[in-house]
Amino acid sequence: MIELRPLQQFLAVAELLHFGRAAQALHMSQPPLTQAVRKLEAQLGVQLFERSSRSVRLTPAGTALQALATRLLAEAAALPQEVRAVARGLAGRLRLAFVSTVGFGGLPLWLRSFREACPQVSLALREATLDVQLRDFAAGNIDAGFVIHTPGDAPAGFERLSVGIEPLVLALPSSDRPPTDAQCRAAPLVIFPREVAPSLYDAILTHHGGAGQGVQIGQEAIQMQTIINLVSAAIGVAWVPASLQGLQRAGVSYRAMPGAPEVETSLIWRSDASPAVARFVEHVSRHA
Amino acid sequence: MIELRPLQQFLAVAELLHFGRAAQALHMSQPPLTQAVRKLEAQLGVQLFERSSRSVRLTPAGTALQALATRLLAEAAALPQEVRAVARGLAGRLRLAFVSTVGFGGLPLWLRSFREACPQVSLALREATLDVQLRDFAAGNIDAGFVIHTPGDAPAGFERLSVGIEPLVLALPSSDRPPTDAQCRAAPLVIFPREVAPSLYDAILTHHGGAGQGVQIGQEAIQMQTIINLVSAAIGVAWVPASLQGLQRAGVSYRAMPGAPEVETSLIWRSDASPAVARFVEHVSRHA
DNA sequence: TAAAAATACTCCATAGGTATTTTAT
DNA sequence: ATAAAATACCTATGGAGTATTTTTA
Repeated sequence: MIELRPLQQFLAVAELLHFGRAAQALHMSQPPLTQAVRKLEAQLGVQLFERSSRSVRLTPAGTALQALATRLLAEAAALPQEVRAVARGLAGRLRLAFVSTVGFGGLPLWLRSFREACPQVSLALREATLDVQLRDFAAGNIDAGFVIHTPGDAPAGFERLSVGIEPLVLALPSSDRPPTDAQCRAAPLVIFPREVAPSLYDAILTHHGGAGQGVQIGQEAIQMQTIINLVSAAIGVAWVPASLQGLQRAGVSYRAMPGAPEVETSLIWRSDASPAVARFVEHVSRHA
Repeated sequence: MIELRPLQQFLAVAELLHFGRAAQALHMSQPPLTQAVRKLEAQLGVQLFERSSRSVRLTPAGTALQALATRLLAEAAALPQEVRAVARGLAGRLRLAFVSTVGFGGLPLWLRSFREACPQVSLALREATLDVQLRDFAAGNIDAGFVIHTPGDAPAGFERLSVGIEPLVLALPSSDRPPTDAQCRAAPLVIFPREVAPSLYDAILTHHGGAGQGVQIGQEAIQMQTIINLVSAAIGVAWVPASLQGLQRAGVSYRAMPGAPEVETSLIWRSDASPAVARFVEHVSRHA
């Protein structure tokens, strides 16, 4: 294996074309430099310089090595910085999942400012429901995820940063005569499948149906946009986070309901996550 | 400066995640390997492994270094082969000039077979007259050149490989009544400027005009193609190498003239040329 | 408690230094 | 004649070995 030091020494001679001055530049004496270059030539089985006591010139092979070694040494010199950047979370990879609701909240802004702060971190985004995220964490496919859950019932086994608690509001089809609260509660419900987030699902049904009353499910859907579309088609009503009111849709109006359940949005990650994750968490905690 | 050996040792541990087995793979004992990795970590200022007596795992920085070091070592390992290839003339750069006539001779075939034989040699071609080539050699812009000259009068100060001697033939405008040889000799001459190749120019004029007779210059031109075009326009006659007869052109016929001067085509190069040049010379000498 | 990493020390290969000789202009 | 590379020989740093201890699953 050719080492880097001999290449560095060779480059000094190749540049100055003078063993004595090259040795000076390398802060060493001339004889060991001569030896090192000769040893390098022996290792390569190739003459690198045409020497006489009056002139030193590069052979074609020497010219080729000069180009190759310069590149190699530049890469080697950059390596520690890159590794340190990864260790400090300023470079690397961050695979981030998020539930669709946060896409309507602060996520776009946080991502934008994070990319500015850490441009060397490559971000891989993936919209996924809570259940899918949990599987992705288990499979090691994602590094962090924004999830939504009932307050105080965050997924277990994760580090967590809460980014806000908000009430659910009722999304209902627009109509000439606004229905009463009771009518709203009696309407069919548009909701995500229970397995996506059981505790949140149960909390909504409990509240919507009152104390154990039968609740009619109008349609199940996963994407927030789809749920709102179904409401606009008067298939039923839906409980959505208050921040969703930013999503205006013809034929849909929102109504805050007294005593409505609250939901919490959290960023979760494994405790053994990479420094890039820690950077991102810290970034979100400052901007949320 | 990070050296390559510690990186290699690190990679072994990173792959096997076991200091003892990695040491075995490296044909060394475990303690110095542990030391080397710790020293590397100290140099980088970064922890590369999470160690316990039961498990060794890569940190994110370690994962990053694994990728970087793998690439760096692969390049370092390839370096000797590349340098040796350049030294043997199997790789490198070859800047080749040629006078336009050889473009109609063997050059295309030689180039094609040379590219097959030495695909790693990057060929830079340049059509140039003898005088331009001599300046390019002096300026270090070309490595070898095909030139045409009177036999025994090759450019001085070069290594040389003759690739053939041939007579000049007369290119003349086609006509119903073929002119006599004497008429041909009396016709205006289409020829290159004298400074392009003085000795060849003088030889042509001496022969064409006979013993010091006045010779009329119809037009000067440099490119062979242009000279033939001028002949076809009946501006005059031209002496061209016999091999040029391969270039058929409406309105132009060729006539071998007894006692016509001969020209020699040679490949010339500096005696300190690169191995790639030597390869090329050797290739041409076998195929010419 | 047992497997594996860390520590303590010893040794030697080799990078580097000094003094000198050889060589080519 | 002289500048510069090569040679000869010496020194010492640090990479690698052996023996042992510490750690944790």
